[in-house]
Amino acid sequence: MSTKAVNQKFLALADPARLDIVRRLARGPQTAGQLAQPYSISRPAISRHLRVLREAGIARAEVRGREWWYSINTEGLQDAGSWLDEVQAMWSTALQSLKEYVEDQND
Amino acid sequence: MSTKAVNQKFLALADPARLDIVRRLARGPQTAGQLAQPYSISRPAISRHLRVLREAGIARAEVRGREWWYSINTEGLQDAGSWLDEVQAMWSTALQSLKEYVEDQND
DNA sequence: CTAATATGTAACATCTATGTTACATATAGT
DNA sequence: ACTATATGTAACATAGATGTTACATATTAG
Repeated sequence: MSTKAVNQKFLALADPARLDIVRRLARGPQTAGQLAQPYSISRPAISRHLRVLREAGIARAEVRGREWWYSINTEGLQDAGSWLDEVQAMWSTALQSLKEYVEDQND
Repeated sequence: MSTKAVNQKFLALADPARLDIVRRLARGPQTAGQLAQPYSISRPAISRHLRVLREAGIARAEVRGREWWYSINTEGLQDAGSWLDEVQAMWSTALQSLKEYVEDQND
């Protein structure tokens, strides 16, 4: 996962409307229309939010007739999760090294 | 974790400079000056990036003399990770329900 | 074939984020 | 005390994100 790609994913999650959409998609696939319904902002605005999620690889769309069925792209979400895990693993290692260093100083 | 707080964390990670800073902080604590060094953008710009990370609860700063030592706030990072995990768990459950439904239809 | 429906895209306005320079503050060195 | 260093903050310019309305496209209904 390139830094740029990870960044794009976090950017996609950095908006309250999109965060909410992802949460709702987690309960199951929905059409663009269903997804747009609960919000006060215009449908085209939601349409673009959906595009951002698609382009970030966090959501997928399957066109069936005139409806676009959206669902979550688990792998895309996992990429963001992996990045976080990696950083935390690095941090644990750094902490461990620091701890050993301090202990050596005290001997 | 409120949606707003989670959003703030993803927003903090939605910038290439900040993403890079977090990655570097994972290797161990550093001062603001050290963190600013590698970048072509001005030091005040980095200073504000650091502030964004602090306010999102992703980094912490400890003032020692005239230096500000930055380090990662693991809990803050974990909040973002937990949100992702939760969404993925919801999605798994939804998939499972769908699968059972389809199987019932085929009996 | 025509009308209605579902949805994306384009063009434009506006709010927000990010970068810059200038300045304030506080600590360390001489 | 006086100067240099480390760093944050304020004010402002500009780039980028987000919202709106108008329009294009494609599919279903009658």
